[in-house]
Amino acid sequence: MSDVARLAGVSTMTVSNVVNNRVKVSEAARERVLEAIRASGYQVNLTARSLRSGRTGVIGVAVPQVGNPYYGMLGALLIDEAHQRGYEVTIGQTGALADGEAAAVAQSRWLQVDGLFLSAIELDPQMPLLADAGFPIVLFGEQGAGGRFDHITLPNEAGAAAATGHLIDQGCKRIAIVTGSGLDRLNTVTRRYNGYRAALEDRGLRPDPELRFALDSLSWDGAREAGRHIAASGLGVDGVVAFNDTTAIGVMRGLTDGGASVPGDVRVIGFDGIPVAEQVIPALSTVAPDHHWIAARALDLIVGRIADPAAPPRQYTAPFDLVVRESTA
Amino acid sequence: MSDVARLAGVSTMTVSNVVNNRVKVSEAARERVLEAIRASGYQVNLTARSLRSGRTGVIGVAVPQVGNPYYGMLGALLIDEAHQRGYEVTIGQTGALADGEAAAVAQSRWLQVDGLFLSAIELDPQMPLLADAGFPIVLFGEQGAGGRFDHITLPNEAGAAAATGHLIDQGCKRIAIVTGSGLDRLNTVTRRYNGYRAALEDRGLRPDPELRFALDSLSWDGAREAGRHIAASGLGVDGVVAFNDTTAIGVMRGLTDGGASVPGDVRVIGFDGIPVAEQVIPALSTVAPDHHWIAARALDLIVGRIADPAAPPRQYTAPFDLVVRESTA
DNA sequence: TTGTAGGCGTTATCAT
DNA sequence: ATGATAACGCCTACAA
Repeated sequence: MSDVARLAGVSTMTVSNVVNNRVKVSEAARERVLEAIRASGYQVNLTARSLRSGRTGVIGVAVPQVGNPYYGMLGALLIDEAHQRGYEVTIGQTGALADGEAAAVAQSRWLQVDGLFLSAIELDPQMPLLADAGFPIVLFGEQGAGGRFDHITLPNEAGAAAATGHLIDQGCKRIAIVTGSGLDRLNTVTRRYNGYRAALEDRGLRPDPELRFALDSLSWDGAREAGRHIAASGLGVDGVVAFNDTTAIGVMRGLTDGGASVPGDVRVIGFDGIPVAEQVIPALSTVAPDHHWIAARALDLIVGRIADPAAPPRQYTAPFDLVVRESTA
Repeated sequence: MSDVARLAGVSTMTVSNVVNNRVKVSEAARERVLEAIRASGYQVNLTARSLRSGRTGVIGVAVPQVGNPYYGMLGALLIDEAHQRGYEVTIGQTGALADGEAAAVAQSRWLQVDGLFLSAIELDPQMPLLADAGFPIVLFGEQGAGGRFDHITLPNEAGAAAATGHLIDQGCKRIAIVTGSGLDRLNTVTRRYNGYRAALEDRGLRPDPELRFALDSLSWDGAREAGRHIAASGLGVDGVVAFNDTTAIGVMRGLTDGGASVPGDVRVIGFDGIPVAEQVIPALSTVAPDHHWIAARALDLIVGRIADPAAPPRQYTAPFDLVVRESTA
């Protein structure tokens, strides 16, 4: 910058003012500065600007896995919303482990963000780390930290209940659930299971423990194996509520491997509304939370809190649609 | 930091030395500093550290769309490889437009990275912007900038030829290609088309212009529409080489919509090897480049060039596997 | 082993 | 309208 100033025969302040379109700069000076910038190939050093301003203009997005279609979709939406508000985004992976999530907050890189969207699956929200982060955090997921943070959650009970009710409406009597582990804790798995159970009981059906399949990990292979098992089990399953769309796609694949047809023998419904769900054969019915809404709300919360750190924390539950397609026809 | 120093009764340099495990610090001093850090909740300001050191420890990854399964998968792998080398990653979207890619380089945020992985689809590599970036760039895609940059490309001709050859081996005679637009330029679309055409000609088949479907955008809907059209066209198509896996999944969906069975009536093969390709019904055959190889190589190139900016640029083509599944059985 | 001085590049403030 | 000064927080170089 001082090179530019020297070249243009002005002070660095004038260069700064030109670069930032700040106060009045005479046309003559502006011209010379712009020419000097062109000639020297000067580019602002944002690191220095950040040091000076105390703000980086970057919002962090920490999700379990970038490669997961769901988080990929969400990440894309968050990037768009952030850009609209003049922020850049840096995306990190937590691996869905409490350690990873703690690390996501502690991690060097996050120390430079102006705010963080943290998809917290296992993180203990009591941990002091979160409160001491020094920047606003919006939690996404079940871990609401007792109302001490801005928080967006999915409509897990209501969504799973709607999915289960839809299967019952379609005539299913023996409805299995393929979900993750950890039903002992208050997490997404538990909430969706509770919705499933509530819908069954509402309609006079009894949840059968034999029809609950808890996968150690929500991998494609685990879901596929569960589908195969359901097809071969002789349990008389005629409907499956899957934890999410990828699980549902794996289950459909496994059912097909095992010779069961979808939806002829078994109807299947997912959760999330990832784009590929509409393309698979049969097209997957699903509970689709409004992800545009989520991304917009998340950025509103972050930007709002940057502006007013003392405002009371707010909690939201996303709206959703029940999307009926071939897999539950 | 000076707060900590005051609290511990030492100078800021001693604090710095403790934080960085630098030179010798007496046990007594170290203890007091650590205690002061704990008491004050001090955290290093990485912005200041970066300003001082001139390095940020961040590598940028610019891809067309984060929500695309292919780039999601690649992004996840790049993050892992970067972490192994002590770097953080920031991901940005270019939107696959030349403007977006130019912006990706120019964009404020990238000015703070130590290196950039740029998936360049349309970017004119001649533009001075790239050369003046001030940090190492690894190009990924067709735009190799005439050997002036480190560059990784996919095995487009060879992969598409292998896919086409496989369909011929399976007995297909009328093989369509569903691809993107822009066959006039040297890009991924053209290279894969060239591989398709070469394989046909090698085996004594004549490429039929009627069997070339060039989608304006490689969206799900466009591919699905192409599939429907192929099913209804009466062109006698018995095989489809799709530009990539998402296109292939859309085509299979459209063929099914149109009453054609896969692989019974039409065999379909994709390109990329995204995870969901294995789960769809029928499971999708595909050309799968080795993405671990790509991610590892990309980081090697970036880290290598950071260490030695003057080294001659290197070009690589990724290896691939032909993965045969149900869709071409 | 510890401390002092200075500067990385920017911009707010005050002065001219 | 423009410029001089100082400070953001850290770390290299040098001194004690």
